[in-house]
Amino acid sequence: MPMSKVFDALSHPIRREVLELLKGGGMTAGDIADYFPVSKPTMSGHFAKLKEAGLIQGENRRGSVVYTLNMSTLEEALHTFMGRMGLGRAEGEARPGTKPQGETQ
Amino acid sequence: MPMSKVFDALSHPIRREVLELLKGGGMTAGDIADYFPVSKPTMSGHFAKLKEAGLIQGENRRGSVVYTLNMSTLEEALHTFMGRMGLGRAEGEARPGTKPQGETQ
DNA sequence: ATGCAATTTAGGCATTTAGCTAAATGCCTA
DNA sequence: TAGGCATTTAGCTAAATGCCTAAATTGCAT
Repeated sequence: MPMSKVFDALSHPIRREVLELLKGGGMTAGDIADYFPVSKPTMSGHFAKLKEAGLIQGENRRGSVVYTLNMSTLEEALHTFMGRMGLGRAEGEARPGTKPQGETQ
Repeated sequence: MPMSKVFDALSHPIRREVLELLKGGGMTAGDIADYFPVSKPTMSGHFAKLKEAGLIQGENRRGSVVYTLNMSTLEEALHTFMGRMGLGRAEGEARPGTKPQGETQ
């Protein structure tokens, strides 16, 4: 439900890339951090924001933390917002108020 | 292409509501501002961020500024990101790298 | 040229962000 | 229990955000 936090989390390219990386399955904080040219503490801050938005979760695993993607939070935020904007993912959905809107200038 | 700026613009509820309001057609800055419980200068700052992200544009019209939605920027950013995340809007679209995600341990 | 209405800019304040280094904590293994 | 690796917390700086009031701008009409 924290749509603002989700979009805020998505507003940084490193955090978006982390999500893409996690599509392939869980990864440790260290392995993720090695992909990016910033310090590990900085990455830890990015993980915290992603976690706060509900987009990832961390699990302690033998001295490491394995982060995994929470795709449902992402889907829900995106679909809710797109629904409000009339950007449904179906094809012929003529919605009220969706005038083709002639370009200004 | 400024995907970070688009998501950043979407991270504030007032800015998202402005976009929804503009679905119905262009509106003047003043008319939009009247919908929200913040000062007009604050709203002007929100308009500036939306404009910077390419989500709206303003046109001078008889002493007022009429803002209109730029839906294509929104669609492009959202669809590009969803594509990268494997959140295609069709149902059977097996894209490369879009493993159904069974392998999370 | 004056004035009015609409909008933006300027300046200020409190909070947050993104980055860093250095230090602390956790958790295995020997 | 001591060492060592992995991760986070602490503490800092510089810059950005979100909000405000007051002032400047712009455009149209007297």
